[in-house]
Amino acid sequence: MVLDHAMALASCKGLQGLSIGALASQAGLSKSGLFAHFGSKEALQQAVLEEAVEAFEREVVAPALFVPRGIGRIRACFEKWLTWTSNSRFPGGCPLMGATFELDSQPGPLRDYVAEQQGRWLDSLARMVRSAIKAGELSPDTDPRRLAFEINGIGLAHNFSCRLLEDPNCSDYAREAFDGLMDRASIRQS
Amino acid sequence: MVLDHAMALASCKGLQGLSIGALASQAGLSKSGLFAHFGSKEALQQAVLEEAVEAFEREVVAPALFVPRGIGRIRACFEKWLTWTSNSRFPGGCPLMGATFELDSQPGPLRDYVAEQQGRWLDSLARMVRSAIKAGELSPDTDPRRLAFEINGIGLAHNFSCRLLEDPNCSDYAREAFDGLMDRASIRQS
DNA sequence: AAAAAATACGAACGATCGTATTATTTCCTC
DNA sequence: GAGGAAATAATACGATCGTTCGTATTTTTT
Repeated sequence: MVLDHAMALASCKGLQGLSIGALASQAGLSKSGLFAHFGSKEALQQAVLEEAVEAFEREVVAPALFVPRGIGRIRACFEKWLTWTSNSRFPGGCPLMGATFELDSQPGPLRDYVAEQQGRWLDSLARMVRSAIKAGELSPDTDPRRLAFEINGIGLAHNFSCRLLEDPNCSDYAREAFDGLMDRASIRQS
Repeated sequence: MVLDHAMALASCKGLQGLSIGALASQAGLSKSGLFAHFGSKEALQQAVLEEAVEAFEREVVAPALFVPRGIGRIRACFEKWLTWTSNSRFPGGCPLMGATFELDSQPGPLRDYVAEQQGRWLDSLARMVRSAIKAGELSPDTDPRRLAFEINGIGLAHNFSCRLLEDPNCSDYAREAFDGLMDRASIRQS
């Protein structure tokens, strides 16, 4: 319950703007009472990140694994990601996205953790691509890591246009870009 | 000179982490002496953003306009962007990129300014695409705004993999993705 | 029922935050 | 060189920061 408030606050103000006092009053606790749960601000931030990673895997990655391997699975994951970004229960957007650009130049265990998890995210995408190649839907000379890089880029652009510019077309753009990518990497039936 | 220090600091710690005291000591000024230059923290942040926008236009957008219209111009801009991201004089990466994800959920004049400038950046890309269509190098049924969206995505993915993951392949991935995009939107010579 | 652990509290700490006021210095112009 | 404007410094303010402490209350274990 406390973590939910913390994620919402971090989602808006960033991990740095997530202050103990503000969180405490928002959660209906005293500052010291809340602080005792974590022991340090960094531990609180870490807890927020871990919870966000868990939610992301549960709501974006895991559902896609129920879809049969192939382009369909990748698309399912991508679609989940789009709704995760735009209709997220986090008022300020995905906390991991914010943390990525907030921490990318601030060495420390938090940055290391985010980097590790984002690496795993790209690995998940690459794995889905690889299985789509095995399934014969994508061309065998597709580089899975490169395709994962590109899918990630579309998602980032979607977040960018959705969150900052509030462009109503951004979901359509993202889907068209994704389709173009898949089309290009597909087995040519000529 | 003060602004250079400010941009470097904001680049690392974010606009929120850009504190007057830290900036003053880094610039060799007293806190109050530095403060007098701007009058408020928000004005300082705004000044940093404006300076960053100006530098970006000067170093990324403007040079591309010397290249003849067409795919070459788009590629030139894209290449400048890649080096801007990876070899930037900003120790913590492009301040605008950081500000984009830091401010996207924090209403106020700063957010408005960043949104406006990022909109202009996408417009610049779309304009280059449009002129490449006119030049007969890109297919006339290309949607310039969608292509700009996709190019932006590749740049974001590059920043992501370069800054956070420190992936040495990220520039290659970005270039291959860009080439694929252009290839797909090109006039087919069949 | 007694002991132990967990949880929350209020108060206070030193530090730093952004900001305001008041002095001092620097520098250019007449 | 004197006068004045601009720039920097000194000092201080209230607020908030993360953190610690001692303690009271509740829960769990023994």
